[in-house]
Amino acid sequence: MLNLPFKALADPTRRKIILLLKEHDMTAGEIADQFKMTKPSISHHLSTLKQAQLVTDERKGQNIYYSLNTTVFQEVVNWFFNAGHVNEGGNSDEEC
Amino acid sequence: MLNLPFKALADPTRRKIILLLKEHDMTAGEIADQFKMTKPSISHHLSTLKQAQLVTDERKGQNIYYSLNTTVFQEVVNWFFNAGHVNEGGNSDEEC
DNA sequence: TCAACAGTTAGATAATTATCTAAATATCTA
DNA sequence: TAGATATTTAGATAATTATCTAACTGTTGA
Repeated sequence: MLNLPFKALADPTRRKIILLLKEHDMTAGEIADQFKMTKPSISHHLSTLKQAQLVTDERKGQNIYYSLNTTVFQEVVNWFFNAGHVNEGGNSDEEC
Repeated sequence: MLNLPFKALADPTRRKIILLLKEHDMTAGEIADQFKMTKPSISHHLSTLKQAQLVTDERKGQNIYYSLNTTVFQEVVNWFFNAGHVNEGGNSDEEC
């Protein structure tokens, strides 16, 4: 279901995090440095994005690296294309 | 700003309304008939979509017809494409 | 002009969310 | 093993949101 991803994208801070992660993977600290918010607040946003499966995380030593999960990201993009003509023809999604 | 559209799309009822309007214009009543919710609740959702400029409304006699505003809808789609490579090359958006 | 119909606005309430500070957990290094 | 660093979890609070019922507004046609 796309409910969690859409809810996650509703917040501007989380959308900016997505944009940052589209550039390259980043640690939680590097991400937090881009905002005026406290680290716990950013951590909470990262947790929301993780629950929505829009990002993944991996610990490397002291740091936790976050990456964009392009699969779910793409599924959201597909919603916009499928919107209105789902179950009507052959599966002409995938790439555009 | 895309904040209102993204917030509007965070609700599943509103996303379903968008899908309905992608098919064809509908009156507020026809839209409400598709849901188990009360008319005032749907009216509130329509108002949110209108504020986000994702839909437009036009009264025709007793009915108010709602239509999808494809311009703003497309701007949201573009966010996903522009995400990560904004201001990097020539304007290679528009169609894909 | 009045009754019926279509839709919105107002006001209330319960649930969710964003943010903060303080405390906890995990890892590294001396 | 203790101290420093990176990050998350807990708990609190204020703001926002979704939904309902009741009341209101606008339009039509008898």
